[in-house]
Order: sequence, then structure tokens, then C-alpha cells
Amino acid sequence: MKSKEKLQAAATKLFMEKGYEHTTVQEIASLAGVTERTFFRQFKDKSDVLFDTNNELGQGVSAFITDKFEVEQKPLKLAVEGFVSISEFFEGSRERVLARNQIIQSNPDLQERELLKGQVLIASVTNSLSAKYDSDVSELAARFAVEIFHMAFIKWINSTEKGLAEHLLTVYELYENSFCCVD
Amino acid sequence: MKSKEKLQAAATKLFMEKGYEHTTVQEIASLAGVTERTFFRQFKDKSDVLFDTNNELGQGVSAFITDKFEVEQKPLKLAVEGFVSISEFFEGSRERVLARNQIIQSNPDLQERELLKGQVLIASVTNSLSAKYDSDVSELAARFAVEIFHMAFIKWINSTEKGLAEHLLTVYELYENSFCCVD
DNA sequence: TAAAATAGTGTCACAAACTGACATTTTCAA
DNA sequence: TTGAAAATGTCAGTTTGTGACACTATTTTA
Repeated sequence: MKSKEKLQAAATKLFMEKGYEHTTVQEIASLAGVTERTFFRQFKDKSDVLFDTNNELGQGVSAFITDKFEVEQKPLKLAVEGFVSISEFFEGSRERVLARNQIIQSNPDLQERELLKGQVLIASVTNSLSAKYDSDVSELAARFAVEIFHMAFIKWINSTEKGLAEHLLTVYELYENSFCCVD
Repeated sequence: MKSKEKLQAAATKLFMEKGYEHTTVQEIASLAGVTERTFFRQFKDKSDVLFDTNNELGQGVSAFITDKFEVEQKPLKLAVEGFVSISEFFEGSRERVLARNQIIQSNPDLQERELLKGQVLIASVTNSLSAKYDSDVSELAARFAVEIFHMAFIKWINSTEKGLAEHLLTVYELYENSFCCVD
């Protein structure tokens, strides 16, 4: 096991046991059997240990959108379908995702970092949409789609009933029924 | 002049001159003629000096929405009109807002804090909408409205031509024309 | 296989952000 | 004027985060 993974495991364990604020990097490093200095070489700061910088989500959604390049469709619908397409990626790991989410919600620093990660996601989706649509339209669709995903995601981690894909469609329908067309 | 204001002025000046990261709290305090300790009594952390915690924006938008309680209207439209109603509040201060925005965009910590403030705004708007609409509908409308505001805001600080209210309406129309109704 | 490049880690010293405890000053109303 | 309350100063200490350099393990290449 690499030290990066050991640090991530140690950090998660300690954050759950005694809370994020009351866990020092020192302690995380000790539990992982390395030095504090090594922690900061693997992660840019304390909160970084909970976030993967890969943006796999954005990659996946973008790939789907790019793939459907030729299909005639409204941008928001397309983006939401992009999220639906990667929702199976989460299916096995609801428990783990829920635990991680609880840690994040317990601390403002972590919430902030999560939000910044959301911006990266928006940028990805915007970028893939803009091959087909106007740049402002793409950005707005990306932002709305991410909000829909966010809302569906919250519902999903708190429910054992329906899957993420179903929640996504439910929220999208809620949008269509409540917002669309003339008043 | 209260020390809080002196600290804010000093911080803004230094952040513009030498950048956020290269300015220490020590320096800010010295320039303001107080102690580092006093800084941390006025602001919870270094970045806090750039953010007012009043949420005046949220208050204003919420007040408008609550006021239009009886009027029959789609939730997103109502929320956007709420933002339009407070847009004159900004009109005189484009230069200052632009400068502040440039500081924020120069540093991830500040971006994160700005995003967290956005969440507070969303909560306000959601709350005022939910007197009239279903809770999920209210949240979604609030989130979309804040995104529309955000986009209009960016356009506004970079243009001397149109006012914020006009940009808001333009973006809202962009939304209506591109997303609404059946495909 | 031996030598050499390279990636990962340890050690140390230190800057900067932040906090708690207590002393001192300022303010302002009775 | 005085006396309580609010703001500020002082100081010691913890925690986060970084630079510099030495050391070790792993991999590459001759």
C-alpha cells in the first residue's frame, strides 16, 4: 500500500472518530506511519486528503456529451443525460459516499473545497457542450445541470429506495413541470 | 473610523498592491494601526476581511419575493425579478466591485469563500420562495436564479454599457429561448 | 551485475495563521 | 466623576504549511 493511500485511510478514520478540526496532520501521519512532511508532499493541504483531483465525473459526463454530438437536443436535457450516463458509477458505493459527505458537511473548510470542485465540474461540462452550442448557453446549461445533479445526489445518498439515475430523472421532471414555458 | 473599517481598507490596499498570498495579517494590522490579535477578533480568518457576513443581497431578494406573495407566477421568474429589484443597489459601485472581484479570482481560498457565501444566498432565496411553492421547487428555483444572477453579474462588471438589471433580463431570456418547453 | 539516475522520505528550521488567558485602555452612561 | 462594559494590547503556544538538504529505495541503463 502506497503512503498516499495509507494517509487517506488514516485521515478518513480519524476524521470520523474525532472530527476534522480535532484531528491534526501530525496524528494522521503517525497513524499512516510516515512523517508530517510526507503528508504535505502528497496533499497540498489538510482538506485535500478527502478530494480526488481527477475530475472523473467531469470526464465521464463530457465524454457522453461529446459522443452525442450529432443528436438534435436541448442543451440542458443533453447535459442531464450525461449525468445519468455515469450514475451507475456510483451505485455500489452509497454507504461510503454518505460517510464522506457527512464529514464534509461537518466543516466549512471542507464544504468550500467541495464547492470549488463543483466549479471544475461545471467547466468540464461547459466545455463539452460548447462544441455544439453557443458559449453562454453552454455555461448556463452546465450550471443548471450540475445543480440538478447536486439535488439528485443529496436525495440519493439519503435514500435506499431509488437509484441515482432515477433521482436525476425525477428532479429533471420537477424542473420541466414547474419552470418551463409561459407563465 | 472604527478599526474594523481601517482593517478592511488596509487589507484591500495591500491585496491589490502585492497580492493576497504575499500579504500577511501582521502587515494589514500594522497598516491599520492595530495588533494582529485585533484583526482576528474582527474577522474569523484572513479571507474574512473581504466578505460582509450580512447577506444584504439575500435579505433584499427575499424581501421582494415575500412582498409578491399573492401574485401568480412561475417560481424562477419571480426569483429573477427579486434579483432585478436589488440590482440598483450595485449601480454606483461597478469599479469597486470589479477590483474586489479581481482579488477574489486571483486566489483559490477566496474563490472558495465566495462560493460558500453563494450557498447562504441560495438558502435565503429558497426560504422566501418556500412560503409559496413546494420545498424542492423552491430550492431548485433559488439555485437556478443564483446561477442566472452570477452570469449576469460577471457580464456586468466587465461592461460599461448596460446595467446589471439589463444583463439579468438578457440572461433570463437566453434561458427561456434555449432551454424551455419541448425539444 | 554495477553504476547511475530518479522518486520518495526523513530531518530540521522556520514563517504565517490562528487561539486562549489575562492585563490595560477606552468609552460612555448614570 | 466614576464605574461598568467593550475594545484592544500582550504574550505564549498550537497548527498548518514550506524550503533546503540528506538519505534510502527503486528503477534504468551501460
